[in-house]
Amino acid sequence: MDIANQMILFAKVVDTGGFSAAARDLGLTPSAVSRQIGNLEDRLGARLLNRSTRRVSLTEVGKEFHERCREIARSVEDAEALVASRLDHPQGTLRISATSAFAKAQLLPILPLFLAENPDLKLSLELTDREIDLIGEQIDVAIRFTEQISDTSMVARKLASNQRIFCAAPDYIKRHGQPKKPEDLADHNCLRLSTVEKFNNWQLNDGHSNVARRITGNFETNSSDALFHAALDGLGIAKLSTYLCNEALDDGRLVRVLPDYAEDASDVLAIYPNRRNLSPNVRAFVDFLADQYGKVPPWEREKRKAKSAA
Amino acid sequence: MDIANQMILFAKVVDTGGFSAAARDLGLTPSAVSRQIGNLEDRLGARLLNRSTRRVSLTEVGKEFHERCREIARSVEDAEALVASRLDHPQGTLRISATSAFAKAQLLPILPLFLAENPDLKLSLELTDREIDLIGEQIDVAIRFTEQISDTSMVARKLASNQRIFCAAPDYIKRHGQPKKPEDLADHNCLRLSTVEKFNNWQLNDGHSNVARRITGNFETNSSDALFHAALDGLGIAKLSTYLCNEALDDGRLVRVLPDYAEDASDVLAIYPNRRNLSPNVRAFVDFLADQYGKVPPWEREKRKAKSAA
DNA sequence: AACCCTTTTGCGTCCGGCGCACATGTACAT
DNA sequence: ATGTACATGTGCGCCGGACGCAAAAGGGTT
Repeated sequence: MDIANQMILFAKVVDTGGFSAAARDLGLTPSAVSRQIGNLEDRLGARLLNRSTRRVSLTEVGKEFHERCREIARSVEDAEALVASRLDHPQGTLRISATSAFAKAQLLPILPLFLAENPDLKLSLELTDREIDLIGEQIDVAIRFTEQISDTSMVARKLASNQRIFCAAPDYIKRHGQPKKPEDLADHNCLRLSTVEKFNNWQLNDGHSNVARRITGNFETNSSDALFHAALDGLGIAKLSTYLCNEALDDGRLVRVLPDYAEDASDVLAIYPNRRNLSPNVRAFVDFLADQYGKVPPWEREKRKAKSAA
Repeated sequence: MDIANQMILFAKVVDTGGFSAAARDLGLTPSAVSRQIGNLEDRLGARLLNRSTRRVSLTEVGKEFHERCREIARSVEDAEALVASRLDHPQGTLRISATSAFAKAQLLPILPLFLAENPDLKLSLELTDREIDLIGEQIDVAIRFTEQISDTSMVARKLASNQRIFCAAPDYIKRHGQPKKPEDLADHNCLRLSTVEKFNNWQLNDGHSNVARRITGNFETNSSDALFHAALDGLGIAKLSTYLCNEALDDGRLVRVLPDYAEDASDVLAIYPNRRNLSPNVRAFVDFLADQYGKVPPWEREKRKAKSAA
């Protein structure tokens, strides 16, 4: 047994008044207690207790040592209890990372409810579209898309499906016409994402076959949110996630381009370091997101289509 | 491994910055460290560290827990060091028990030297002629005589020989005459010790044979010191230890009675609870006494006999 | 005197902590 | 790019130490 635990055992012996009493409290035999205290004394090189067969009394050094040991025992219990209290319900600060477009469109609107459900919890939200190092940046949980995941050591939980479709402002279509087939995109100003080259190789799938088109245009940005606003402002045709553009499609600020085509769905994922001993903060947050977005996320729900049909 | 030591290990891991570094410091393998931290986390039910293969970073709860663990590790080290410092040299308080007669005659005179040799030591001296329970009364070391020892669990170290002889004041002898043989004691007023009946059964040994006489008289006391003073004051014949009466014999305040007889020598002993991990305080004191009294104790030395002859 | 309960020690058993080897992944230098 | 060095994590087997049991020795209580 290590010295620290022997010290705690020693405190117990003194506080209970004997080896046998301590043994009863701890579910041990008196012999085990006797031996451990003996070992402790030998290790320290000092006698802590004077024993008669019937009584046990502290040495002078034992008395002083006991005070320390009792404090240590208390501290150990406190530290344990502190962690346990943290497990009771979400509390403290949860550091979240998300892409700015998704956060603004889908995350921020539901955070008030989450905070209301977890009154002891504070949130810290980092918005960035880069790939991030959760460990290095001390992020508890990140919301990312399938394509952004390379770290295999992380746990990824699917929150929703992410469909990417092609859109432009009505004004742009009015000026440049509506493409009829994928090849027509070559004659259009397509908006590019500067950070992920693969993103600019659009996959057009009509349910039967897949066509890839590397798109070109006179505008690029590192932010998919900026991409969305560029499309709204009529700069060109953008590939946009439905969570971002469906509302604009509903109210007519955007219209679909090549509506029979879409990219294969990817996933919106919650990423966190490890499933073992998952913190209640992360668990509550991820559960909340999965519940909110559900099998059919809000941006794909009937309400929208009804509105659209109207 | 017990939780307390896992906590210390955890503190070490955080402070060194990784499992491998901690393992190097502690002479363990990284795998052992990894497992113990994993066990700790499982036991607590919370993740303390987020690991990538290359970096390790604290969880929020881990950070708070770490602060506690570091304090605990420090406390454990401090407590250990405290005991070690006590072993370095005698210090603190040494509780001594002695019989009052011996203490006044032989112990108090040499204590100043002992205290001078051990400047960090304080003494607490209990004077009593009773048998005592060292454990129950928190006595570190007791000075007793062979006859007073019954507890076999104690360690007894011989300090000197204790010779008991028979004495009276010259005035008493003048009034009652000098006994010539042991039987004459029956006609004398012999001073009795009220506490130890055996003491009043005098053993008279002339080197050839032993005669036992149960003595009687009109005075008894529970203190051998009072016995000594009673003899000085001419109350009767007392059986006195040489350490107590030799000085009075030298200067003529007492004279020996039946000088060819004495009781068989017993021992002056230092009694202390246990030899294993003996405290430096007790060790220093007992060594000091043994050195001071030596093979021939001061009260038996030539100086006295020379003086006596003069 | 009988009985119970104390501490301690020897002995046998068994569990757990360790090192080793290897897998996996990362940072850095060439 | 590729290699090197080092990080954490896991499976495996071994060994030491911690435990319980039993018995000894002693003291308090009825």
